[in-house]
Amino acid sequence: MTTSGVRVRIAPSPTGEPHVGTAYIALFNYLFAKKHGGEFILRIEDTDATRSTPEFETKVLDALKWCGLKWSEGPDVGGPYGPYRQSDRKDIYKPYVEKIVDAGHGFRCFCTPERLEQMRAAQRAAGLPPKYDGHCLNLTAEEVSSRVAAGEPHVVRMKIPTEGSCKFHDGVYGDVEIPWDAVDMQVLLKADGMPTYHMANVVDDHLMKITHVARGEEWLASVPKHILIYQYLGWEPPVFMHLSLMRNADKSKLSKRKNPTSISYYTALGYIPEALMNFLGLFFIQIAEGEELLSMDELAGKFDPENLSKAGAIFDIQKLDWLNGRWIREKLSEEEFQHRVLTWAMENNRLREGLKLSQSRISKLGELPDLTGFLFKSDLNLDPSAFAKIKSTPEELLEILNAVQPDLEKILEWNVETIEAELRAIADRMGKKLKVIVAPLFVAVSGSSRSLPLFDSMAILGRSVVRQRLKLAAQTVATLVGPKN
RNA sequence: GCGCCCUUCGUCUAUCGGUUAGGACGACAGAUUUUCAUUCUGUAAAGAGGGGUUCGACUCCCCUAGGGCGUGCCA
Repeated sequence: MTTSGVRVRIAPSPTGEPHVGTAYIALFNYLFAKKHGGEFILRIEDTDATRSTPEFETKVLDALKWCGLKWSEGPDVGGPYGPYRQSDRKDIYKPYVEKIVDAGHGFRCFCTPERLEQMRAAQRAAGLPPKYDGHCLNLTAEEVSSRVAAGEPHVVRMKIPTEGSCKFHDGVYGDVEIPWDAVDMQVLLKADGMPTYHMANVVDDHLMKITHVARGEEWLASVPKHILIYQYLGWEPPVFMHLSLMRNADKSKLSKRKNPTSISYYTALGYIPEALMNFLGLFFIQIAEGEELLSMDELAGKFDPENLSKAGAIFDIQKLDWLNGRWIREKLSEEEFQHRVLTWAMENNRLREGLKLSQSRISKLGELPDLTGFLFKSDLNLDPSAFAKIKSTPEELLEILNAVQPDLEKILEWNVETIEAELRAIADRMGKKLKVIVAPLFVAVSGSSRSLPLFDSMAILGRSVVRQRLKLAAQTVATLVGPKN
């Protein structure tokens, strides 16, 4: 039962590996709800039909559950304002889009993606900000209806005031003013009939009675569009709070290319969820002095959304390591610790799979730690000499390692078959034998050339761990290439 | 390019006009521990630069520099 009426949500898109940034925003909302005695709900934003998959949706839900963030309404648990998956709400949005068009606040646009691309290129070349040029703004009603009747693909765009500015209050940024001139005539309904994020987000937040929208700072510039949609529909906007994003060591937005960002990576390495949440929660609390080891309840108690830093904080893995160590040492009972270790060892069924692959290659059980250890290690401590046994030159090894990394990102479903197919394709493309491609990967992934079958190992380890190991291997091999020249 | 935003030790931060600029992670040194880890003690380490305002600026204002985000029929 809600006593405060506060309702917040996390609205992830199932378009990739569950991201620590999602957990970070989710935690803020969760703590906000907890502090105010409100509801925390989960909504899947899968309006991008080309990139969203059910597999990623499952992974996102599992990852957030692992974090210890429980929602009272969501696609898996239902609730009074469902469905909680936007693709299942497709028909809900259309009447609202029509309402906006009928009221003259929106218009149908028949411009092709090619034309828009040319238009933007020309604007950029002229030093102007890329903006829709209003090409379809004043089509006659007759022309519109005949083109629609002819089945011509089109989108619906929203109209934007031509002068003045949009003023609003943000819980983090304070009073914000953005000139309408800087706001584009946003597409509301895509040609495939799906709403864009902006449209779906506003409609759903209203229908689901969301009172506070806390999301990443990348949305701040879109607020005028959202406020306008609320106005066009005659609705009251929620309170907005835009959170600064976590950064890579070089201050850029946290990205998997530069840092492990998948929650599954931290799970695989043996970070415990309490420590991860503790670490992320510290960004929402200003601690001058005193204890930093905090449980979820303690975080909620100290939660201070009024005094957030607007500067993005760097994801400091060393502090996470320290917190994780303290959680393991100080907060887990002996029984709980053992239970966690056993659960962790079975993560992705890795122990069972590892044993299955080992049985045919050992003469004594005592060989198992060396043979399967790499499936569990958080750090391989790769030595450059490990690559010495491979016939290829360091330059070739580096070329292979660098060629493989981006291609593994293209694999949709990560399993033994798809990994093998992709690696064979890479070998073909590079004009090398599979064997040559695979040799450095064995070392990169397992730390040794004597190892379990590569494709299976990669499948067990998971994409996020493999990504990081390949990156580190490339760095290691690069030290062999560099100094020689 | 344009719009908005940010800037205190390497990192996360405290300070809300007057402090020896405090704490935490990390680093380094020492003590404890058969080793290691833990634990304890200590050391080094910061107001981007330049102008103002003021008796007095990390704190208020302006400029510069550096950085971030946005600028999609992606979210």
